Amino acid sequence: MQTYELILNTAYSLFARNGYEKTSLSMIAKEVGISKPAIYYYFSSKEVLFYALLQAVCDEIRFEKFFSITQFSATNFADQLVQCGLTMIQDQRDDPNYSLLMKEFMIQSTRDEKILVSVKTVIESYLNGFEALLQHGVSLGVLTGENLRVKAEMLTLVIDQIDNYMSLSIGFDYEGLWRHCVSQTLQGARS
Amino acid sequence: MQTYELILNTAYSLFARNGYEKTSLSMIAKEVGISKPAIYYYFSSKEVLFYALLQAVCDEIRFEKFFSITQFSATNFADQLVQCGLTMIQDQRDDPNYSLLMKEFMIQSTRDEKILVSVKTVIESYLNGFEALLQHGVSLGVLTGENLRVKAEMLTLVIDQIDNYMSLSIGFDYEGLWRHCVSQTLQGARS
DNA sequence: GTCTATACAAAGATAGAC
DNA sequence: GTCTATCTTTGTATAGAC
Repeated sequence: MQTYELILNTAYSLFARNGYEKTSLSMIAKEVGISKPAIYYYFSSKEVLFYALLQAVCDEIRFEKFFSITQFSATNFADQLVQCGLTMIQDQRDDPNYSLLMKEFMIQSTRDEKILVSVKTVIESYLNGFEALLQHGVSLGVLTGENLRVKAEMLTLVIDQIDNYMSLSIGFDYEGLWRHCVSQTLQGARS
Repeated sequence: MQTYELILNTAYSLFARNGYEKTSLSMIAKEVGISKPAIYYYFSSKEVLFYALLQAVCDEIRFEKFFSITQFSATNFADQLVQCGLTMIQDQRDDPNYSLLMKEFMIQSTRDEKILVSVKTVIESYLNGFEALLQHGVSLGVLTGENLRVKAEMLTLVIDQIDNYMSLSIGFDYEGLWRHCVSQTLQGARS
C-alpha cells in the first residue's frame, strides 16, 4: 500500500479511537512506521489530514450506498425499507470506528465551518433521499402523501441516532426501533 | 459569587464553545480573573473540574425536570406530552451551551468510563420516565399497551436527537417532528 | 485563598541533509 | 520521499511566598 493511504488508514482508526485532539502526528507516524515530518510531505497540516479523512468517510456513507430507490416496489416497499436500514445498522456495527469518527466530525463541526458543511451535506442526502423514496412510495400507493417532509426528517433522525447510541453501547432494541419507525411511517396507508 | 462557582460557570461556557481539549486552564483563569494555580485550589485537576461540571449539568436535565407525570390526565395527555417536549426544546434553544456541552460529554464518554456512566444514567432516566409515563397513559386509556418499551425508546431517541440537530443548526421542523412523533406514539388508541 | 515563578512534557511545524 | 535535529508554543501541574 502507498504511504499516502497508509497514513489515511492509520489516522482513520486513531482519530476514531482517541479523538482529533488526543491523536498526535507522532502517534500516527509511529504506527505507520515513518517519521513525523514524513507526514508533512503528504498533508500540509494535521487539519488537512483530518479534512481528507472527512471527505473519504462522507463519500462512503451517502444515502444511495444503502437505499437504492429502484429496488422498491409496491409489494416489497416496507420490507425493503426495513431491510436497507438494518443493513446500514449492521454495517456500522461491523466497523465501530465509523460511528466514532462520525461523532468526532459532528463535534468538530460545531467549531469548524468547513466540517459543518460536509456533515450537513450527508444529513441532507439522507433527508432528500428518504423524501424521494417516500414520494416514490406515494406513487406506488403504499402510503399517503401527508407529512412527507416530516416523515423523511423522522427517518433520517432515527437512523442517525440509532447509530450514535449503538456506538455508546446503549442497550436499545435497535432492530425493533427501526421496524417500528418504518411501520409507523407507512401506517394509515392503503384503502 | 464565590470563586468556586465562578470557575464552574466560566468552564461551562468555555468547554461548551471550545471543547474539552481546546480549553486550557489558562483561558479559564484569565476569564475568571484569577491566576492558573488558583484553580488548583478548588479542583485538583482539569479532569476533576470537568467531572464536577458533568454532574451539575446531568442534574439539571433529568427527565422529571421537564415531564411531571402527575400533570398528565386522560383529557390532556397528548397535549401535555407535546407541550413538555416543546418546553424542553425551547430551553435548549435558549442556552445553546447546554447542547454543546452535552455533545462534549457524549464524545468523551466513548473514552472515559466514568463519563459514560453519567451519560447513560441520563438517557436511562428518559427511557424509564417515558415508559412510566406511557404506562400511566395506558391506565388512563389513552393508548394501548403494545410496544411500550420501543415507544419509550423512540421518544427518548427523538427528543435527544432533536437537541443534537438543533445545536448544529440543521434546518429541520423540530416542533413538527415532535408533534408527529407524539401523535404516532399515541395513535391507534381509543375505541 | 491567591499569587509569582518555574518545572516538565508534548504538541505542531520547519530547515536542511541524504 | 524520508530522515535528524530543532524551533516555538502551550499545556498541566507544583513549590513556596504573601
